[in-house]
Amino acid sequence: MMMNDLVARILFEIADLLGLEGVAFKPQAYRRAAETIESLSEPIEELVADGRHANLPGVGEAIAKKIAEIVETGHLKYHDKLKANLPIDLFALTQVDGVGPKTAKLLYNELGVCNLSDLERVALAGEIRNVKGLGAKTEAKILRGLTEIRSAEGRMLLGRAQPLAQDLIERLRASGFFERLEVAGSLRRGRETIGDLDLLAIAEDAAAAAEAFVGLSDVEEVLAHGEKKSSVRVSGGVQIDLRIVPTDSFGAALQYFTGSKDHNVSLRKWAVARDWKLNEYGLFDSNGKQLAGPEEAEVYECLGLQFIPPELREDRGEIEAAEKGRLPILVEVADIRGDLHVHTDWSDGRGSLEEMVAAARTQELQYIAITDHAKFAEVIGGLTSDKLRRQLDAIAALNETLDGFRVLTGIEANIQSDGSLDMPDELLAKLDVVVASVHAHFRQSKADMTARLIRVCENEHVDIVGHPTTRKIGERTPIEADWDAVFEATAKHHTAMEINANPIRLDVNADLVRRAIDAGVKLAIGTDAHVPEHFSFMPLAVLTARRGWATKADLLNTRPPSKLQYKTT
DNA sequence: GCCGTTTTCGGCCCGACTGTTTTCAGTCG
Repeated sequence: MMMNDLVARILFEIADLLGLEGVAFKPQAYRRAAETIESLSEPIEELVADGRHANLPGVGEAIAKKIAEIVETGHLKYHDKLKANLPIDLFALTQVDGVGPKTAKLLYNELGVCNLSDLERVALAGEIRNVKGLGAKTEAKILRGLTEIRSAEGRMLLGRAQPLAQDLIERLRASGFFERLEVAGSLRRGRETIGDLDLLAIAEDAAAAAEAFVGLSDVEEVLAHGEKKSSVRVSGGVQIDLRIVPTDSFGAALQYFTGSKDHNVSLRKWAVARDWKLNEYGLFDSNGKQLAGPEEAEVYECLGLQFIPPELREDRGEIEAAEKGRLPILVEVADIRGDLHVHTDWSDGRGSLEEMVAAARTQELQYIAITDHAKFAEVIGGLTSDKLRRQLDAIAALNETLDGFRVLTGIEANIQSDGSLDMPDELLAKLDVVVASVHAHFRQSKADMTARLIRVCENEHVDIVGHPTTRKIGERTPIEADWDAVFEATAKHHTAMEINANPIRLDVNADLVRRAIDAGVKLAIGTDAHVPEHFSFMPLAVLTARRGWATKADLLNTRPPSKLQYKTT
């Protein structure tokens, strides 16, 4: 970050913090100084170097000294002191439309929101509407604001794009002008982040259909408006492209606009090698006769290939595999029987055991593993040994009352910096499922981190390594480890690698899923649900698994509870 | 905390809008 931005950011935050404390007038002073710094065209360091910064409008003696301190040390003691009472990323949070200092403080006090990812989490989970003084409309506005910020960063999370597209499609279908309407693009391929939304349609009255599209209530800007292609920006800054194609070309167009670009290039070369031509209107022979076009599956069939699921279309060997008939039969959401990573209000979750079970059952699951945080996270209510024992009794009692559903016992233990866990072995031995996760000491050396993870895999009690890379998309980079070495240990000791379904995590990602499978490692999906609504994340992890070429057999979750035992010692 | 002078202290923007609540609080411009 440029120093100017850092100085401005700190001054803005001071203004907000003082405002929250009810201090009069000072906030405006800090804000004015911040705005001055923000709009400078010269590096603030140069101004500080010869003292000119003290002459800037809005900068007096006190603020000039503070600016110098920031430039020299990178931070400001006065700012740190003010922040002690409200340790949140106030600057980032107040960038969200509809969130000011008061709302940020309220969300921190009521829901523990510290940063943008927390905000997105509670907004997606529907928790904001329940805060006194806020409501459903505020929650929706915050979600729009977050989308805007994410889109300003270029891409939005898959977990945001999906419902957005779904809603859009439902509204367009309701217009009655669309005979067919499908999502294409990276969303159809299940990429973890999405740029623009691509929609593909058949409409007899294309003009009317396009009219309905650009006339959608949330359209803020019409970028293009024609009978074949229209493009809009909806509230939140997300760009939506709609292409209306002839019936005879729909399949070819769906193929073409689903991509990826690399996959399409390879596929077109494949066609050219047969003296054919493939484009968005169809597959044509050398005489220009259409061989395929109305249905996407026919395009692949005519090319002599197995149908390649959209999730595999990244030019990563799928065309060669399809030629040989060796594409994997990818796991499907319907194959999933259980969730192996669930929290409750026994630790930092917000659903009771009973509520989480009820929600899981509505998602057609047959079992869930309750894996509340272990004691390291005592500040967020992590389980002590005693509390865990009480929970085991509660789960046993609950299971007595359940028919056709099983609650497995478990824990999400913390992997300490040396690879040991924060729960005694004698207790771990009693549990059905032990998830072990890194929650601190993210920045160890690659060698230390690798050793740390290998030691966990070797632990006879550990069934699953939770969110193995700890990355948070757009927010926290993954830890560094020699994953081939880790997977070797994982495979040897039958420790599963988690695919964490939280949209900001999707961890391990598709690339690592594939490498893990190649190394003979099993995977375990965990929604990491902290509220009942989080079970809806499950399909995101299934998509990630599919993008990693996973079959039903590669996932522990597809097994019945009686056959979950995978660990060997 | 800054600024402009009534030259060393008093003044510093506030109304529209939204959402939630029911008379107001918070955000935005």
